[in-house]
Amino acid sequence: MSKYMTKQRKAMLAYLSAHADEKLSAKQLESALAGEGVSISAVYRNLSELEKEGKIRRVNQSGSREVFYQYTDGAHCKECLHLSCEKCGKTYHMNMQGAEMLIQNLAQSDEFTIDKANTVLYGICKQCRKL
Amino acid sequence: MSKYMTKQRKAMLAYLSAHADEKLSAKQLESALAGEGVSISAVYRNLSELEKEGKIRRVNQSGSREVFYQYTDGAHCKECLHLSCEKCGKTYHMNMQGAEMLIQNLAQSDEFTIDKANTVLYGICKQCRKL
DNA sequence: CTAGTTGCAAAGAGTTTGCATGGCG
DNA sequence: CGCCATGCAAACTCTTTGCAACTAG
Repeated sequence: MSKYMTKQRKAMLAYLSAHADEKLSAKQLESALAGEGVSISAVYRNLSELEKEGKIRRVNQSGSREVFYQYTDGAHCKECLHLSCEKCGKTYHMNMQGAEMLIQNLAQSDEFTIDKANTVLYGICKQCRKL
Repeated sequence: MSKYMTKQRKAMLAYLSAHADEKLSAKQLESALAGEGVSISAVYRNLSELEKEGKIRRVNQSGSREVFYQYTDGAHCKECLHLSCEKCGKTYHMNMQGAEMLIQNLAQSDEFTIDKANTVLYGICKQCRKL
C-alpha cells in the first residue's frame, strides 16, 4: 500500500507499538506526536493505511462514540480473542484454550462462526475489580 | 427521565421494538419515520433518552465508524450475550449455557468479569455461511 | 529526479444546542 | 394552563479531501 517510510509514519508506528495494550484515538496520537511534526491529516491518512496493511486495527469503545486504534501486528494477536477493561482501558489477550472452547461451543450449539479479528469482550479486569 | 409520551417518541419506540433484531442508525430511523413527522433532532434526543432509560442500547458496528441503536428492553436481553452477524447485520442471542460457560471460564482462568450488557460477539451466522 | 506524502485550509458528515412554538397531561 | 418536547437552523466536532510544496528512495 504505502511506498515510503516517512518520519511521520515512523513516529506513529513507534508510538502505536509502544502502547500496544492501549486504545488510542486520532486526537491522542496527534498530541502525543505534536512535537515530532505530525499533522492531523497525516495522522488520519496513516491510520487508514496502517489499518489496511493490518498493522493496527480499529476498536470502538463500547458505550461511547469514540474511535480508537490499536497496534495488532504479530501472530499472537490474530490467534486469540481480546478482552478490554472498561475501567482502565487496557487490552488483555484471552488464553487460547478459553477462546477455542468458546468458539467450538458456538459453532456447535448456535452455529455461529466467530470473527476473532473483530470481536472484543468488554468487562472489568482483575486489577480494577480490586479497587 | 422523560415525562411526556409524544407521538414522536411513540413512533420511535414502536419502530425500534418492531425491529429488535436489527441495528438501526439515527439516519435510518429518521427516514423510516419521516412520514410520521419525526425530525432528526427528535430522533437524536429520544435516542439518548431511551438509552438512559435502558430501553435501547448503543451498538457499534465492529469495523465501521457508524453508530447504531437497538431495542433491548426485557429480561432476556440482559441475561445473555449477543452475537451479531457481519453479513446480514442480524442479532442473535447466545444460549444461556454457552454464555455461562464462557463467563465462568474467564472468571477463573483470566480473572476477567464480562460485562454482558456491552459485549457483542461478531461473526457469520449459520444462514449467511451457507450462501 | 519523480512519485508518494505532507500541511494547510476548506469541505463534508454526523451530532448537538438555543430558542421560539407547539402539544401532553 | 404549565412545562416538556419539537423543529429549525446555527454551531460544533471529527474526518476527509484538493492542491501546492516537500522528500524518500
